[in-house]
Amino acid sequence: MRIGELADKSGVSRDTIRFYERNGLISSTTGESDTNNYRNYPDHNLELLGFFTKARDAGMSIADLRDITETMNGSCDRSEAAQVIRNKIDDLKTRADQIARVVTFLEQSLENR
Amino acid sequence: MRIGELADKSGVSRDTIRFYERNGLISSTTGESDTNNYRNYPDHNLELLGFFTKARDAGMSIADLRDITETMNGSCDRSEAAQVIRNKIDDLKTRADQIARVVTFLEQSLENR
DNA sequence: AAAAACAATAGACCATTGTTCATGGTTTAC
DNA sequence: GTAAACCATGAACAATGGTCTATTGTTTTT
Repeated sequence: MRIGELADKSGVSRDTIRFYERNGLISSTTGESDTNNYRNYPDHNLELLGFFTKARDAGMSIADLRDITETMNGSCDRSEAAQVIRNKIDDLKTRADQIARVVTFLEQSLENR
Repeated sequence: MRIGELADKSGVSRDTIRFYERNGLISSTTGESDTNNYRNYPDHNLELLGFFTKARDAGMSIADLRDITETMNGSCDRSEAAQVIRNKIDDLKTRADQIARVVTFLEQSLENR
């Protein structure tokens, strides 16, 4: 599928898709036809972009996402990739704890007038 | 207390404190002496900066924090201020849910090899 | 074949959240 | 009283995460 279709289906703008690709989050196969150099995206990129969007909303950085996709695609061994993911999970949980503390604080500030 | 002391005690840099003040997050009383224009910070700013640091770590923006401090200091009625806080709490909870979903997704991706 | 729609690239631009720098005034310590 | 430490301001700079524009090339539609 071409970038416009991917943008429409994923809800991520063309510019942002190209930006993500420049930053190593997704990759396209070029050469659907030989005369153009239009990007061509296999279907699974749709799922991937959905994940990125959720992950960005959860506060993950582009660098975080690149780490994940690189270790998942990369030739490095599985246990190392798993460790990268586990570290990201820990980071997210830490952040969730932090949020919980701030929520508690704000709720208390509501109670105490 | 002057900015340097506040910076040391809070762990927030002088520059960041001045930046926060420019952006309406804290305010100083000027005129400890009349010959200088050094900022003077009442003690409660220490607690406030601690909250800001935690809140920023939780993903709240400067604008969010300004909303909170403004409604708390502002002359607007209490119920309105409480509503602002409740909205921020909801935003935080939404974000926590989002994090939980991403954690689940990543954990599943670990399980499925 | 001409117009409309789509794509590519490079580079400028924007907001956010600080940090650094240059300059100059004020306090404090020796 | 002089040096060191502190403070102020304004402006520039930086990283992040996009977004927009200009220009040009390719499809698709009519």
